[in-house]
Amino acid sequence: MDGALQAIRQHGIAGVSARTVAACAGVNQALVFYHFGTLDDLLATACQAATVDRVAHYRDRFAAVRSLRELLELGRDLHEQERRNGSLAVLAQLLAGAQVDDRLAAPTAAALRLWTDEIEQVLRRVLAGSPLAELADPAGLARAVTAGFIGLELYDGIDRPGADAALATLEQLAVLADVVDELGPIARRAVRGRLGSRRRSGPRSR
Amino acid sequence: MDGALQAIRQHGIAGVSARTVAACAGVNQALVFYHFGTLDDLLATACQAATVDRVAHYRDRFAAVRSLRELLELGRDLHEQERRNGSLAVLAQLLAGAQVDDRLAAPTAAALRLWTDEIEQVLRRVLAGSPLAELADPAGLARAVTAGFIGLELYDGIDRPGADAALATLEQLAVLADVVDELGPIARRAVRGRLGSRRRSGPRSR
DNA sequence: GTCTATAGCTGGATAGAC
DNA sequence: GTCTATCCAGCTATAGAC
Repeated sequence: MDGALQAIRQHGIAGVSARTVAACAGVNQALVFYHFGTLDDLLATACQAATVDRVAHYRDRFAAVRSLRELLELGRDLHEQERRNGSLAVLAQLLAGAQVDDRLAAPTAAALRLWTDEIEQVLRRVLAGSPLAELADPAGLARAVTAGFIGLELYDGIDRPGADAALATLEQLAVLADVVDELGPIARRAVRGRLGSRRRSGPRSR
Repeated sequence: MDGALQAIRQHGIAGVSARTVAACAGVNQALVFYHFGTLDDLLATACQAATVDRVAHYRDRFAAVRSLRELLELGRDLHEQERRNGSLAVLAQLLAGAQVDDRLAAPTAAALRLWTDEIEQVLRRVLAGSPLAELADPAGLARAVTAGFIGLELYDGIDRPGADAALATLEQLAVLADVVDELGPIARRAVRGRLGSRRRSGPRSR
């Protein structure tokens, strides 16, 4: 399974094969089929196991978060670590493959679900009582953050300075959210007042 | 070239081949090599031409934008249209392939550059004089938006309701930016005052 | 469990007929 | 310019030796 993850990182979803995986693992190609049946099943199993492991790695830190500010700090650390250890690259490649391959779609969705569920839970706790609760649905925001991390990871692969600039800008904008968060009831009234004239009426049809 | 784009959408970067492209175009496989030399060269040429075309399609509307609010509205329309016509899917797949394939990296970066340059230019104009200019670097924000669109596109492929929720939340948060934008000098002083105690000192090392 | 060997297929790329 | 035919590499998957 480690070989599978390394092969995805090294060759991308387009270049992954039983042979490249076996080469990364230092074993024979036939073992992929003996142990996992098909290549897709191996990728699915490896992805699931790796994600369960990574999410568990942060569970205590997620639980300790008490404010939006602390969550933003944890988010920055998490992004940095998961980018460095290649987990984000693996998820991005699997997600690209999942667009078209039904056998990859379900396990990839399940893996991302592990992340979004965790983030959503913390957001729900942290946003309770904040004026931002008027604006940000925890479920939607958790998914937006996950999608954003993956988009940034892919962008980083072709333009690292640009990705750094993008990340720096997002951190600056997060300051804005933090400010509003800590303003409390005053900001809540201001936000609510402004929303009447500006807010779009619910999710748009597609 | 249309066949190449359709093949990417239909089979993903992992499933694209001279044969699948030729099948989509209704011609013989050997023509790919006669006209473009290699498959990668065809993908690069098709991506470049398609992106130039799509960006040109919005040039007048970008130029007409006079406020952040108008830009947000145009952004929503653009996202909706480019998602529907499959341009975003093509860019996402090429970007995934570009992580690992050097022959795809340069043309993909060039294509995204066409988008980010356009967006950055409008942002620079629209943010001038806004309190948000203290927070958001136009170049970084343009890249963050582009990366975000691609991340959302990929997420959409495995969880459409989740992607809709994410998009709805981002639109709600954009309202916050719009509010700050229109508050003008008052918000500028508030933001500037808060930044001193909160802002991180520049981009972080990696 | 791990290997070799192999069947059967799809891939990129070229040669040459038309 | 477009096709057929073909080469050879790499692919999934299985059979069978060890």
